[in-house]
Amino acid sequence: MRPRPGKPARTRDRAATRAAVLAAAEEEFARHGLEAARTEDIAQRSGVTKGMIYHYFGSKEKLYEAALEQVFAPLLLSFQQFAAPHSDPAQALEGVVRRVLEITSDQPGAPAMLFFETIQNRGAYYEKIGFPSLYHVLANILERGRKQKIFRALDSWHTAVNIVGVCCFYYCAAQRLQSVWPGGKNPLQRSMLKQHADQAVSFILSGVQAEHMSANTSHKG
Amino acid sequence: MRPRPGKPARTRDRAATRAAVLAAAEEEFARHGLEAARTEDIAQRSGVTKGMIYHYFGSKEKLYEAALEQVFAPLLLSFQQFAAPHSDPAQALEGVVRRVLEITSDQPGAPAMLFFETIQNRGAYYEKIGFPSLYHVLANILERGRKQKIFRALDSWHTAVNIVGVCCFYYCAAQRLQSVWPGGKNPLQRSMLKQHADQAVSFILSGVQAEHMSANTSHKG
DNA sequence: GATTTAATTAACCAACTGGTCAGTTGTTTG
DNA sequence: CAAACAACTGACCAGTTGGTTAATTAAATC
Repeated sequence: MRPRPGKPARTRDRAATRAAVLAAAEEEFARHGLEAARTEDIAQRSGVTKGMIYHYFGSKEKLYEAALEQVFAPLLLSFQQFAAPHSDPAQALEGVVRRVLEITSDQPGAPAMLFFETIQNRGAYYEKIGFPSLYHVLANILERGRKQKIFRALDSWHTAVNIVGVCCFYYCAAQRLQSVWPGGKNPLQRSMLKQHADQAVSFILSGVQAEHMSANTSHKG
Repeated sequence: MRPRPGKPARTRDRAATRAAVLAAAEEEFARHGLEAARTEDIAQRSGVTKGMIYHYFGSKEKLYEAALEQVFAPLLLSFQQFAAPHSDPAQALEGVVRRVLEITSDQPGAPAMLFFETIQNRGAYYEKIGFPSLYHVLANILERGRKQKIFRALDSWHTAVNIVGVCCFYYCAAQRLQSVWPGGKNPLQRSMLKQHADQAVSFILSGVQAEHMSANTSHKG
């Protein structure tokens, strides 16, 4: 005879509750990673009891997987269209980067989750979320551009990693950037994100393009 | 009358034990962050008992602080010399980047610790370890280069962040890169680190330099 | 070589954490 | 409207975790 009456109990809505838990999980996992995130905190943040997590997801780890998948699904879907082997490499590169940054703007926790997954969890779900495909798409574009002499003679794989680094780091550092930068603007506000995208695209394209080619694309300083 | 005899007890050496604990802490914190790192694991890795941690450092958090300081001290020391206001911006930029990557080669856990500190711990020790100074040094160099028309018209602060991203991301992603790259070389082996440094310098300098200037420096593709 | 000092250990503890479950109650169905 | 269903809760549990402490003993001191 353990449990008694119980509170009014929020409106019963399977989909809504599941979504609330998942959203809360996303935030907590992005902030603390799988190991350090607390199920109780996730429950409180989503406004339900801990039991719901296990009712809907079975375990902390399964919830983590679900959160990962939800966050990275939109990214994965969009990679493919930039892999077209006959597109202009510079345009394709700008396209991927802008798309990645665009999607990340709506999921600012994604880079942090990627970091946690790589460092802390040793990439157990790395293939599962299909992230390697981003490297492959980038490396292919770079390789094609290099052969066409549009891009400089950089190593495609190293450069692909460097590009992903530029795309991810800003969001991870954002929390602290505000106190370092002059002006004190919030790095995650819309105007700053827009500026970051333009700056990143310009930096990346100039970084890879051959000198006589650098006036070719649309990126603005 | 709780404790009994006790094992032979390793050779008693204050400095050596302290150092062993600190080294183990560095690895564990770099892999799991402050929250998820376990004191028992740190103790086992350093070959002593958990009590030693509290004997020498007082608490998990103080140990974390000590580990942070030890890792970032060499970086901080070397920033200043590149801040000279009359040096050539391109050379200064290459100098800072190479120095940062050089030091990081010896402390591969540094980027991961920085990441954990920023994301998980919300940068409580961010100012303490003096990391903002790296951004300031970079931004100053970029600003000078821009005014001298050696660098393109990029925003210095955004670009400083992007440069730090390039310097850090490789080390954080290294664990998983091996299975993604063709050839399967260990990204942390000496030759790869050397290559990464060259690639990063080339990418970064081309990313910021004005077009007619890009043959000016020593970076190699 | 006896005394003092402090490095080291094993056992211990209170608080916490992932996970379970009996029971409650809003909702749906026949 | 009664019965079946399932969303939801709160108490509970076993294992873990940061931290403490009395006892032990290798060295330093005299």
